[in-house]
Amino acid sequence: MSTPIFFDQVYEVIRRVPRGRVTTYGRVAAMLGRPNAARAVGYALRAAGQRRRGDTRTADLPWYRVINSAGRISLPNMRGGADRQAELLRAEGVVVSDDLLIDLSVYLWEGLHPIEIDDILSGRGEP
DNA sequence: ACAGTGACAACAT
DNA sequence: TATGTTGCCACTG
Repeated sequence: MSTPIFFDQVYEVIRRVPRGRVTTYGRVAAMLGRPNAARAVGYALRAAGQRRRGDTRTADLPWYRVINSAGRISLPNMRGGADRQAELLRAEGVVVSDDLLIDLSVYLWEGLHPIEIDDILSGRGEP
């Protein structure tokens, strides 16, 4: 089954977000060289949620470490989704306020160095 | 080929 | 501060 390149790149980056840290849709897009593709990143994560388990590309994907640029969890329309994400983050030490806000000045993961990104884009990243 | 969709983001009221 | 609008992008029938 062919999988969209961009989606896989998104998953590879998200896999590298450290425990107890978060990043944003926009930053992930920027890391991949597409500063205006934040929306597509969200699209990729939604697709990941639809994947059947067993797909090595999305299995154990720390999707919950991705939040929006305002530092808030955004999971519209998903039943109990936002609360679930908050729980998963708290479980690894991230402080999430009652209104689902996270302090980016404390938990934001700055991202990868350009060299590492190159490796990922060229399929040379660690499996 | 092309219009529709959405887990965004920046800006305008 | 809180909504609403507009630009963007990759993927899907």
